[in-house]
Amino acid sequence: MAQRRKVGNMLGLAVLSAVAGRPMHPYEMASVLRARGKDDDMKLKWGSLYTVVGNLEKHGFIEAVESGRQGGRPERTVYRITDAGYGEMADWVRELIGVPEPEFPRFKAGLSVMGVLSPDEVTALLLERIALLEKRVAHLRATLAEHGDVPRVFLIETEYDLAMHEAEAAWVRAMLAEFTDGSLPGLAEWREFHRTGAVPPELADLAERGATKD
Amino acid sequence: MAQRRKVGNMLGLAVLSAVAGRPMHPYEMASVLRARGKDDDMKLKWGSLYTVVGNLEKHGFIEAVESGRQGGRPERTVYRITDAGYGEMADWVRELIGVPEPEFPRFKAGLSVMGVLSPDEVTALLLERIALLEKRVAHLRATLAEHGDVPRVFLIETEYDLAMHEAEAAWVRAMLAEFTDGSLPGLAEWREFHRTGAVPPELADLAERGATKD
DNA sequence: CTGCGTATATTCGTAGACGAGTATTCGGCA
DNA sequence: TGCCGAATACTCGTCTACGAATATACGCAG
Repeated sequence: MAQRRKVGNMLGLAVLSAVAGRPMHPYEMASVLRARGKDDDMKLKWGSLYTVVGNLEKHGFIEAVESGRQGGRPERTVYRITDAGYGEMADWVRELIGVPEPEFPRFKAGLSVMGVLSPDEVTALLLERIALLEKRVAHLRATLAEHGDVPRVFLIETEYDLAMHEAEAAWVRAMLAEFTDGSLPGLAEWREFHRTGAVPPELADLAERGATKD
Repeated sequence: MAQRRKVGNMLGLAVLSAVAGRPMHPYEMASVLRARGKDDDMKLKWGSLYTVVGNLEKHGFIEAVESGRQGGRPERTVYRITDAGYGEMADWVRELIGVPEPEFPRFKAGLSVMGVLSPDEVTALLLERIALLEKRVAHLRATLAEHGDVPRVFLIETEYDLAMHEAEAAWVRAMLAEFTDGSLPGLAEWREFHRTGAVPPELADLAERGATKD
């Protein structure tokens, strides 16, 4: 099958970045990553931790250095990153930063099927969305302000997140305006379709053969 | 376990939106969805088609209307959407449009661990990214221009995609400028860290306890 | 000193995603 | 008319992600 990455789960990257600092045992990785707020940056499911750590070890990206008990706690295995692991991590990051991949945000999916709702309902939903987006934007701003002493480069992913949320909010506001004043081409046909359930004749072929995007 | 949606795969929404128009058999759904370019809007894996259709049926969102053979082709089952299915679809779309959920774009993940690379390398990667983003932007523009006769509201997800790509490109360009002229706070520390492998003292506690984001 | 909530640390079962494979038919061309 | 490649239509087995369960230790309130 030859998949792209031997360990594809993003949690793998997070784990590598954690053990790159110093050797750790799995539970400690989770604590460190949680403390750093890495789960705001990537989709991390702690239920996958031991599976992923096992896979990383199987592929030689990390290796056990020590496996003993301290205090009365259950046995723990401490892992260290290998050269191969460091290479994999660097290459992975290079790819993530250098090569934009098609992404599928839920909102895009929603927009693409919004036709099943009425224009009025969609208008209301967009208003709701804007309110929630503004809350998120405020929260991100607060986070950045709170860390005024941390050099910006270390919070770059939060700045990015903020910029993207602002851009989305701006776009939604602009779109909403076109909805509200009725200036958006196609609104009438859409409303017609929703009232009667029939596809307006001038769009029939489109609907049938589909608006091929390419 | 009581998951959020009985059928969680986005392909399920796509299938519902296809059969909402008229009854179809699975393979036809795939053709229609492909023709409409829905796989640009959502992450659709055709390998999951029959599983998903089966699940939708199991939960009463679609039902078989006819199951026979035409011509000499293998037997096909034609499905129709049910009222419950229509309700589920509408509710699903409402959620996707009205409620922004945290998203985890790969770029954000990459930025959050860019520290493992050198500032110079990241600079080069950002340049590469911009070039590729511009290509995507051009392509999206071309797609929209090509469909000049289609009312804009029917291509809204493409407009959104375009706006988001442009916003990202703008952000990356701005960030790159700060990298290049060295004005971004923290660059020196980062470069220092990368040259010596040691965490600069003023950041030691940060690195250790982590920059808690909340 | 005893009980209990919280943090530590890990295992396991299973639902479901999806790649790869299979079988049949059709159209066209030699 | 007979062959081949493309399109049609679907099945199956693997693999993994991850939720939920488990178990022990620690701190502190009563």
